[in-house]
Amino acid sequence: MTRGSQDQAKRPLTLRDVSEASGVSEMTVSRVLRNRGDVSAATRKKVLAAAKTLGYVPNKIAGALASQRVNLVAVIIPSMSNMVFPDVMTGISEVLDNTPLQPVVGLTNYLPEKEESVLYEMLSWRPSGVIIAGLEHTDAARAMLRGVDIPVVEIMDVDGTPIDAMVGISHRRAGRMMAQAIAKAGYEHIGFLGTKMPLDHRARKRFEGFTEALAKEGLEVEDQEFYEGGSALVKGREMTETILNRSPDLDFLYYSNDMIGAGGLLYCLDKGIDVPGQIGLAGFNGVELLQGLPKLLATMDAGRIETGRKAAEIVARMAAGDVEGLQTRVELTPKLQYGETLRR
Amino acid sequence: MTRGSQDQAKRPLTLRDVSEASGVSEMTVSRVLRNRGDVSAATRKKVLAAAKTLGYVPNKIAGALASQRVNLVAVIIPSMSNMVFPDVMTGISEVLDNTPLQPVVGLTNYLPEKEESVLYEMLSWRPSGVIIAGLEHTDAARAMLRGVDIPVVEIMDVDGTPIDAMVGISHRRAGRMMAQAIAKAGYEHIGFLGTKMPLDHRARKRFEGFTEALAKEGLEVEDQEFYEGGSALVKGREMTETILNRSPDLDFLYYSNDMIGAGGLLYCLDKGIDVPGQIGLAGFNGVELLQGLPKLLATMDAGRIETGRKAAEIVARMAAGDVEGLQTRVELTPKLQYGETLRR
DNA sequence: GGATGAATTGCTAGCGCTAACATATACGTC
DNA sequence: GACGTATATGTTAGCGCTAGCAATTCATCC
Repeated sequence: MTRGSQDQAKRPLTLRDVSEASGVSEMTVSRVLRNRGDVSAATRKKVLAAAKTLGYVPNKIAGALASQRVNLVAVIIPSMSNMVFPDVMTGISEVLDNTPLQPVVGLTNYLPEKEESVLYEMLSWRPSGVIIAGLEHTDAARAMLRGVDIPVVEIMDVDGTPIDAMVGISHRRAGRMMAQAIAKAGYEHIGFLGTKMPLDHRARKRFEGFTEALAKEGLEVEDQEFYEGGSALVKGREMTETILNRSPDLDFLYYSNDMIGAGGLLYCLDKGIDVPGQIGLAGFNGVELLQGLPKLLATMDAGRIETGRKAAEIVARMAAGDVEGLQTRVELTPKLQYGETLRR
Repeated sequence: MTRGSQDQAKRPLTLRDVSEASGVSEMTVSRVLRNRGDVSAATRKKVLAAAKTLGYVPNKIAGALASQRVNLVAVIIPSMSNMVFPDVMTGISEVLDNTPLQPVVGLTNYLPEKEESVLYEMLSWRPSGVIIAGLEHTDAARAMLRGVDIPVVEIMDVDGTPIDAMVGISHRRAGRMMAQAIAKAGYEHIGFLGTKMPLDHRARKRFEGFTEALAKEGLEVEDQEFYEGGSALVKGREMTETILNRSPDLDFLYYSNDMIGAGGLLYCLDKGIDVPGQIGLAGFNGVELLQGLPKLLATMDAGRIETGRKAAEIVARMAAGDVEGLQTRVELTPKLQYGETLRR
């Protein structure tokens, strides 16, 4: 099939075409199209008209090569399908919308090698900055990030040493906070439900902080259950059933994310289990979805939007050279939300 | 703060640096790095080693300009936060992963002007193809798409005329199918709940098909309720309460998406309403989330992953010039899922 | 041994645009 | 009316890479 066949031999349009059509030099056309430098109102109008008539779209490839500037920010995150990263993106976009910068997303699926290749790919477009999830990367990835002369912001974790800048919460601390709240509420037989993802370092750190703080209270995780793949809501139900059948004495279930927590909550309600009396429940993330559930699940807000905002601000200000008083290590405070599934 | 300060005056690396480090011409380095043309095993090894030592990352900007080839596919969709587009992306990535092409996402938030500007922005990077949601665009956007000599696939709707190629379901038909199923099940007092989005053409078409088919059965939509913003699950509850208070005789509620449908379902279950006996419920999209709910909501699967796959296939094959027997207008069939909230 | 062709490597000329500088034109000023 | 000072436009030289061809090397053959 032929495409766009209404134009004959379609040689792609260039500045020269616009320049010829409007009777000024290419440079002037370039200036008009970028709103840079002084151009008289008359020629501006002429040029704009010509560009519009022709349907000219500037070639950023050439522009970027000539100017050595690319207004893209590489955003490298594990996934888009779990409600947490879209929120981060929202925060990023919010801030970048007020700058010439634009986010471009790369997905890693929690695979270090994929992260490395995505990073390589993105860096080959010479972006103005990088926002990347986590502090753990392959050696090669770390080397690339260090070797590149642009702002690099690692987000969603502050338990470690950043290459350049970092923004997020301490997951260890989040885990500890939850453990303390649980202990204080008098729960004594704790179960943990999470993902089978050795590579999800943030979940791991949360768990570490959790067990550590429990230990201080003389408690421990008495049973655990893990899943992978499938609908998190369904898995939450199934895992909850499994763990409660195996360990009927449990009186608290800590889920590594809100979605499986919600599944667990629905299961308990189905079974007529008294929540939070008989069993307490808590998830992690503070996703909006929870508010529509029959009972508000306890959770911990990780400040996702704020993380995105701060990270974008750091990149934007560094790219603009405006670093006066700029914080490059921002630790946000996770906020415990008791909801209605955790006794106070 | 100084960044990447372990290197002194950091002049960015170019092919020339690798060429000098490995003692061959730039051209040969280029060939090695792109796996193109004949290069002896010995030099290949030498070059690769030099590139790695230096930490060289090719400059795709320059490469793209020189070769006039950009292996990016612009994917322009309204949003990432409603579970439907991530699925489309999954299908797209799945197919593009087997090609040199890479998707780049642009978000429109359902705003035509935003769509236009995002499209302009993306086209200025001269992608190898465009996948764009919907068949409705501004005149300027349509002109751009027509004027560009690359494959353009419009997805998620086939009720209209595509610029080039299209893949998706007929939303009118989806609406009709649901209306017929409802009528056949004997429901007679129908309510509709949706979004306040005059610009969501697909929801509109679904509604049109729905009312049209209802009319054929001598039925009509007796009450409606709309929302915007906020948590869809919460809104679903609230709207359901509102509409049922206002029109207690309704015996079926058709929701324009699964999330508000799920909210409505939870509300009905809370209130002890017999579903699907007293009131039937149905949503739209077939999102995975539904399976974790206490009752399986009736819905209609829009074939999102398959849509993404097909669209990507069309772009990939057209870009590769392999158009033999290629379907460029693919209508997928929406699949009604009765679940447990629609009598049969 | 020199011709032959294939495999390997190098050279030249842009790709379309913009930074930096050079030139032209307008506008006051005394 | 000569001069400076803005303002407006044009010219030149690449940005870093690759297509297309030229040149070189090497093995092979009669």
